[in-house]
Amino acid sequence: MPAPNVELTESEWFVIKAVWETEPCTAPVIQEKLFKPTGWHYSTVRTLMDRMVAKGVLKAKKEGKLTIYKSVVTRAQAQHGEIFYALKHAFNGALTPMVQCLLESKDLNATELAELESLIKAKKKSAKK
Amino acid sequence: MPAPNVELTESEWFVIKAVWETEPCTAPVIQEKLFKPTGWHYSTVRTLMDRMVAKGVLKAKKEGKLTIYKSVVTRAQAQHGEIFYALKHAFNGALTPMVQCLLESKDLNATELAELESLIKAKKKSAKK
DNA sequence: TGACATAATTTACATTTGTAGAGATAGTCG
DNA sequence: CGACTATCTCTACAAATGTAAATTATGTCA
Repeated sequence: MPAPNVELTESEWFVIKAVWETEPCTAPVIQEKLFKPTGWHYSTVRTLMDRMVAKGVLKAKKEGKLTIYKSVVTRAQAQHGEIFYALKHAFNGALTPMVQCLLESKDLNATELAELESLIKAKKKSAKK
Repeated sequence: MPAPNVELTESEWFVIKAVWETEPCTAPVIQEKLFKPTGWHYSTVRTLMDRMVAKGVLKAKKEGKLTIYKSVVTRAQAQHGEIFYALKHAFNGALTPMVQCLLESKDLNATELAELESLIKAKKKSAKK
């Protein structure tokens, strides 16, 4: 199965983002990266990572005394999962209102607006075919 | 304080959506509305609702033998909470990639694309000032 | 007043999540 | 070989979440 709907907790987001940046990697390395923002100790990070392996969002391989971790879920997959969750629950699947809310939730500068516009243009083109 | 960052679980989303549709309302009414999609029994719904009162997303008032519930958090607030969560964790706060992902996650028809376009146009106009 | 129907209250229990300490191990350097 | 150090393994425990049964109270209708 190619990773179904991924759903991550806040802590898991911290971990997987660190993993994406350094994989393949060990738990101590991730712990160190996360210590500054989270203050988590080794056992905490390790527990988290092992639970994520159990859930199938990371995988682990033993190499001598070390355990090497890699992600199973890509950033895009995880992002989709998150978007899908919000879309489904908060917006009953309706995309336009979600985008609307998104636009309201941050001040956009002209550059960003232009970017969005061209995104939509591109989408239009590809849809037309 | 005007309701800080709201964060709802999946179950809570079910409940609060039903409440928005019928408030002021009682737990049995919500239970009935939710039975079809969730299969939850009265005690389940009631527990959920009382926990939501404790968290401040609903409020309850005793009226004779009945407990009447109302929402404290508006739909827009809850939507913002959800969006904010996704934006922060999955997209590190970057809006454009999030919109991009959103556009990819569903097939949009021409009408929807046009809608989005005009949303952005409107935004541009209001930003310009 | 007694039997129903409704709703409320209390209590419970398994699972998931957040967080981590304590002790075991193994590789390394003097 | 022995002391260090880096890492791992095991165990723990509280809070949050999901789910609900059992018991009690109350209003209503015959």
